[in-house]
Parts: sequence; C-alpha cells; structure tokens
Amino acid sequence: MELRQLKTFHVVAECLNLTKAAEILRYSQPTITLQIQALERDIGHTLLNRVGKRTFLTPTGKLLKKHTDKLFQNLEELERRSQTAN
Amino acid sequence: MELRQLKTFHVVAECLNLTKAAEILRYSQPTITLQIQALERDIGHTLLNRVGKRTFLTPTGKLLKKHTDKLFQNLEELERRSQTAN
DNA sequence: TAAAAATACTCCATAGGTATTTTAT
DNA sequence: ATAAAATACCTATGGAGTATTTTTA
Repeated sequence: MELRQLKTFHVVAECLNLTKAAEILRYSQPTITLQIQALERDIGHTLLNRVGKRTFLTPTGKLLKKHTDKLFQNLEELERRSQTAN
Repeated sequence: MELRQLKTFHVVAECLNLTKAAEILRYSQPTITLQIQALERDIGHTLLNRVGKRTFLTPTGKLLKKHTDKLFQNLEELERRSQTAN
C-alpha cells in the first residue's frame, strides 16, 4: 500500500470522477486508473463501482475514505509541525 | 515525503541503529542511510545525531517520532479494517 | 457521438544493491 | 581492529506518459 495511491484514492473519493482527479493531482487519467486498480488488488476489495458514466464508492471504499480522511489530517499536521520545529 | 521513508524512520527511531534497522526492514544499510538523508532534506532538519558510534534523535527527530507512531497506528488499523470489510 | 474509464505500449527516474571508504573507539 | 555509517557507482523495476480502445448514456 503506497501513500501515493492512498492520496489518489482520497481525491477520487471526493470528486468521484477519475478524469477530474487526474487534473487535480496533475496525473494523466490512465495513471489514476492504474493506481486505484493497484490499491484494490492490494486490499483485495473493489473500492469503486461504475454505474453507467458515474462512479460510486463501494462499502469498502466508504470505509477506506473514513480512514484516509484521518490519515491525511495526521500527515498534514506531521508535515506542518516537522518543518516548523526548532 | 514518502511513506517508505517514514516507515524506515519509525524503525530507526526505535532501535537507534541503522544497521539493525536495515536487518529488520530487509534493506541494506546504505539504503537506510539514503532514506533518512532524503527525509532530512525534505523536512529541512536533521533527525539523527551521531555521537561516536551511537545514534540519537534530535529534537525534531523526537517530534517526528511522535507523529509517525500515531501515523502507523492509523495505517495499521486502516489496513486491518479494509481487508476485513464486507 | 461524446464522456468516462480501461488497455497497450514505451521510456526513464529512482530506489535499491554491492563494494568500498570514512569515522571514531 | 572493529563497529557503524557514509559514499560511489550500477542496474532493474515500476510509475508515468501518450495513443488507442472500450463502454454506455
């Protein structure tokens, strides 16, 4: 499980649109697809669900979102405080 | 800032011995050195302090340790719960 | 027929290893 | 003389891009 993939998931889970997430993260759209696929393989569960042109979170996706929300709050604080320290 | 580097720091901060950390993490010793160096460059602060043959945490190192402790608790829970979900 | 995502492929940056040197006891 | 870490150098992997195809509204 890579931080990069979790970050990507974090953004995707917000906008529910891989193309949009790619723009935000300055990746190409296929890169987003590959990162999410790798994460799904790693976790062993589908995270996203496509219904027609729309993308939704699966139950596992929703659970993961809750965790990444907390995780990135932590990380932001870590980066902020480390760089300011002493 | 890479998760890999934070994980390495997390272990180093526990055993305070890069060679030992390398064994635990199944990396070579130079890899540990490089990862810590990269992290220090990224954060803009020294994290470790060598006094003779012994390695210590700097104040920033101690602060970072507190954060990584929490971070990896989060991550472990995330990995555990995601893989069990549904 | 258009919007969104997936697939196929190529390339290159970098993460890691081995060998060696430096540092300090 | 030894233990620990740093440096130098090389290589392979995989992460990212572009081009294209598939899917479905």
